[in-house]
Amino acid sequence: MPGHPQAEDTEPAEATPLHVRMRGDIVSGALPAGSRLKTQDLARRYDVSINPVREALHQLSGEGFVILSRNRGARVRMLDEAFVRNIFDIRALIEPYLIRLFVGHASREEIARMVAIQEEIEALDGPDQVRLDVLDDAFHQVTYGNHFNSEALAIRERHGQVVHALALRYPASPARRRAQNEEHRRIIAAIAAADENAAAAVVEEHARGAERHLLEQLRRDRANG
Amino acid sequence: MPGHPQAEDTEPAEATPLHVRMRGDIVSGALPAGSRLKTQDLARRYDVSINPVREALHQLSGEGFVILSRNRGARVRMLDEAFVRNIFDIRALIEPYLIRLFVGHASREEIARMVAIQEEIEALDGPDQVRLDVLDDAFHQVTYGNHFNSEALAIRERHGQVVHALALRYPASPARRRAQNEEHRRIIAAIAAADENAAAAVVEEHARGAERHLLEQLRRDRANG
DNA sequence: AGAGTCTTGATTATGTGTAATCCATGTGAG
DNA sequence: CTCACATGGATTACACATAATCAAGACTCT
Repeated sequence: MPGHPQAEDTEPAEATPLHVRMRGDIVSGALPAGSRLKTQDLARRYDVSINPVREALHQLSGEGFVILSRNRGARVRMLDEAFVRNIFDIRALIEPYLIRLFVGHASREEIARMVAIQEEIEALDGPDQVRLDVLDDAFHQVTYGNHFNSEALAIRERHGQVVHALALRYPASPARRRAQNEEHRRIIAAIAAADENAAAAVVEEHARGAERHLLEQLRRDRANG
Repeated sequence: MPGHPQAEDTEPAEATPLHVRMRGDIVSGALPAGSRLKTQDLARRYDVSINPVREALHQLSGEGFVILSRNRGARVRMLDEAFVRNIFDIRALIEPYLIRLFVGHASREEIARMVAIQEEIEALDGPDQVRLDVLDDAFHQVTYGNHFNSEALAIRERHGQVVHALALRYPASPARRRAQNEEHRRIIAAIAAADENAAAAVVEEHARGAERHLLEQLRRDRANG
């Protein structure tokens, strides 16, 4: 008799842990920043019991996405300008650090892969922000993915999710796209030239550029309402 | 009739959340690194039910002190040399960043406070590692405590707990103590001179020195068993 | 009357206990 | 060595008890 169940691809949602789904809803704005998170509402929303909800809330509290106050429940972490500035300040420290290891260790194949990804990015002219994010992730994954410092990678990953969600809400302008492409090209050039300092400088500039863009959009959004 | 209960100071332990107690036991080594964390054992140990234990485990998982694997339970995060190197690499990035804001904003009173704390540190000649840690914390609290970047502060705080626990297990040697004092003096001097770059450099060196010391002790410990 | 304080009730978080199910691992038969 | 099975423990669900918080109304004193 067939022991392996195959009717599961109809419900692959069960595979992703609850706190991951909730985190997605937080960064996507489905659970608005600052809003109250009541266990029973969430239990209904995700069709689970309140026990898993409580555990997910504690997990997200540890990760910093949720603020727990004793006997007063949970609220979604505020994603305001100050928060964006904070995480980009940290990105601007960590990304140059991460790339320094890659420079000098980069193989021909890896550099070729970066070039290929970058060409695909530049070939995209439509407003497919999701595809752009995937490619951008792949690009940086080549440079950071093999770094030994899993702590730093975890921090960058956490912050990256927030940045991703904001990028979805505020797509890059054509001007920003051009700047991004130029920065990517300069990153590749610095790596090919095995110039650590140049690579670190460009990567920092890359992060600062993204920060500037997002802050402008946030401010405009706040001004309009 | 007296409606206000007054027998509460006998049990103030309830005030500290479970995950804080567990975190303390993890960093102090009472719950050894890498060891299995069974919910029922922990429930007995802390005299609570399984639910709070699970919530604490999820919180600590989010903070990175505990590794959860689905249906396989929880283990204490390994505190090996690689981990120490990782977190000190991050400290060496964050601490210079944090202090740069303080330089130039430091008031006379704050500098005087740093000097006073440092004098107290140098007056300590006994092996009172706990007192030393408290004073060292106070010293750096003056410089970092008011920084706007609460994210960076949270990261430093988390890592600081691990460092603290290791420092308890491996007290600073007299040579290291002397180096620490000299570094503190140089930090004060750089701040008094409003020299951002110098302060950042010394702080980074300070972190690297602590890292070197701990790594040596860890290696010696591992060699002996 | 008006300002401040107290009581009360609804809501929700927090903790305990129990049961059912699922999964990973170890064991033993073949 | 391989596979079925047994078992320990995690995971989820549910029911209930306690306790903290908040808001609205009642009450008191000036």
